[in-house]
Amino acid sequence: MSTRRATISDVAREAGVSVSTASVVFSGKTPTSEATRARVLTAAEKLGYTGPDPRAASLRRGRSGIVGVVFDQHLGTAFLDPVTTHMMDGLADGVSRLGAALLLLRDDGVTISEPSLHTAPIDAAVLIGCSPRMADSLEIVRGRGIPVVVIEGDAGDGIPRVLLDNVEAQREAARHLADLGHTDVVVVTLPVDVERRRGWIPDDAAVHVDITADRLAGVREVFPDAPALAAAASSIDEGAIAGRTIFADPSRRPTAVIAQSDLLAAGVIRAAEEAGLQVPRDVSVTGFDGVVVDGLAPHVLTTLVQPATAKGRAAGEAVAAMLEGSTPAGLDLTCTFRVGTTTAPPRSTGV
Amino acid sequence: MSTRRATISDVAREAGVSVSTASVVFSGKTPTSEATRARVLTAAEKLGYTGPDPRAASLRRGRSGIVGVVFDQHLGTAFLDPVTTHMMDGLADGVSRLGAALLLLRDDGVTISEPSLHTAPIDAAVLIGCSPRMADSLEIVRGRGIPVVVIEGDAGDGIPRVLLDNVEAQREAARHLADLGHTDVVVVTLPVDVERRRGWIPDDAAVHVDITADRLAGVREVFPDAPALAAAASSIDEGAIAGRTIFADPSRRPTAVIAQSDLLAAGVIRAAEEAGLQVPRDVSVTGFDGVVVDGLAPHVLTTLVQPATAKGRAAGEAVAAMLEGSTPAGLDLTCTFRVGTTTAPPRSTGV
DNA sequence: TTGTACGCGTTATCAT
DNA sequence: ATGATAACGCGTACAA
Repeated sequence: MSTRRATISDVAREAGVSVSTASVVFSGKTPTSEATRARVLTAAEKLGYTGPDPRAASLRRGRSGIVGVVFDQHLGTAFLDPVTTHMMDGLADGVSRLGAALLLLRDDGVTISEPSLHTAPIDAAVLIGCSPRMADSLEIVRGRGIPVVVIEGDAGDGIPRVLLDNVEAQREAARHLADLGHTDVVVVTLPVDVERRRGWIPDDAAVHVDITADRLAGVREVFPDAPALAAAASSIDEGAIAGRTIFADPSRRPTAVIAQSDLLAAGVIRAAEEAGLQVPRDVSVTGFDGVVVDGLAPHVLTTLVQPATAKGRAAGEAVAAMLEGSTPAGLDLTCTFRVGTTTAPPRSTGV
Repeated sequence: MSTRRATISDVAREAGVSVSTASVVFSGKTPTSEATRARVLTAAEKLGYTGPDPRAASLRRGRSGIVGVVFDQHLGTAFLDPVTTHMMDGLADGVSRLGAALLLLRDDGVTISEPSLHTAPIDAAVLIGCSPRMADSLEIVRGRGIPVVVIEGDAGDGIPRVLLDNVEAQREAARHLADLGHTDVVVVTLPVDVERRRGWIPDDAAVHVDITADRLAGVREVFPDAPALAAAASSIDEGAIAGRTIFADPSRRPTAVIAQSDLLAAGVIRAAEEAGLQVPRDVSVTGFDGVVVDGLAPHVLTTLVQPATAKGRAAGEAVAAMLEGSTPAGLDLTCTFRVGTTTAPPRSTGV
């Protein structure tokens, strides 16, 4: 009637073998005779022993088999973006060689609870995002001596990063619009800082989010004076809010809008249609990501298709490599420009 | 130049105190004098000690602070459904009282890798979904003696469950259509088994997925003979595929389609419009979930709004309660029927 | 307030 | 093929 759970030594005693033999039977690391193997298994079943305690095994091995995925925002919010979900998909794939599971962690800087980034039993970490906050997360993880890979963010010396060619890609889209004859272009950007404030970005304002800054820089190489309007998140609703601002004054409407994400672009298109504008006849719109946006039909967005799943997988593989002792270089992934049905020459070209 | 990481006893020695004192300084479980506290912290910093090893602490405490979330499908797929992401959101919230982190686990029955459901260092588990596969997952977790909560699935004796009133809710939608005058109704269902096969469901076929079966039962209480077409997943694309099948033959078109999810409903609407039908004039469509579906505008779906976030939170709180020793009862959540713009009386009523 | 001593459940090493 | 033994790094009665 003892309520204590059976341990491997209980099983060993019951089976009449040594603890090490019992251990070996469960791990399979060393060949055992069929007879003892059966005895151990029988004893285990009798005692209700379901295998080694992962905590003890983890202590002994120095590995937990867990890879932490660190977000800098609310998890629910993060998963609402298809790019993130696809990336998680790839990540799960990439670490599968290790057979590691993914631990969802959020580092918002105020976490008092455990396990936080400070105490989670992780073998490695993947940092996602690009906010200033991430520098702190990086510090914490590095301090613990845990291998880390950064996705789309700035990192120090020798930390593998998975990056996108944001500047070049976005420049290509801008170039496409310029080639079509557009000169009056507005950019709708992703959040510019942790506060995620909406609004026009002053020319002299520093943009603290790498992705946002890079994509904006790409546009400015072609349209140096393009105004930029920051959204509070990457979502259709935010895009619509930005779009309404942009299309509010009929006399000052741009002929094209460059959105920094497909979700934002979809919202901009919605706002344009609300304002009685036709896309692409009255206004061209480009996106970024190349995800499937529900409800965009019949439009096919002109956008930069980013390899979201590959991004996650690359990070996962880099983590796996680090855990196996090698030091993977970072990886630069490239986006593919896709011309859809949402861009056309400006209507007033001949005026 | 020793490469070994410092342990708490190194720190204690350096600080000239005992290990237990050092331990106490880090855990804060017992008051310590300010002086020793400072000495220990200084020593730790000097040695590059960043806090107790979570693996050892976890072994000692018998807790890892990790709650496993078990899916029965590819993680990427799961996260593509807004209901799931919202639920994860609530779950993260619900377990936050424990300060627990969420470990993503997938049990597809063929996992050879570690940590699997068998070996993950989890304090508790949340089982999501309702496939037959889940019974096995349940068995594994229970075998390990780990507290478990099931969301929308069948479970045995004494296992807390978070359920929805699927039958009643879906019946309400069906009743709504009946009241409008519909008699010719088709149901588009969620997957009926692990194989996720598409196609018409024979009357005598057993439906192995609880949600699917329950929602279908709700419809059949009002429309006993309504044909049911199974989709392979809950997505707009799958809904469109089903819709095309349904609307293919103009002479046999139903006047209403009951979809078992909003995503499916959106796809059905798309298919209807492709077929030249107007919603709701030519065909009424209802959904289930009450999530925001991108691209559905200007339609507002007539649907059952389910408390997805609350569902996750309830599960999280149940887990927290179990870990604290109490035995929470299951929770039955109810959906709210919302009349939108996608249902109307059948056009041919007067014929 | 601080220290001593033991145990948490495994697994790796080495010897047999 | 099997067994004895020593870590793994920490938390916590209990004593002082």
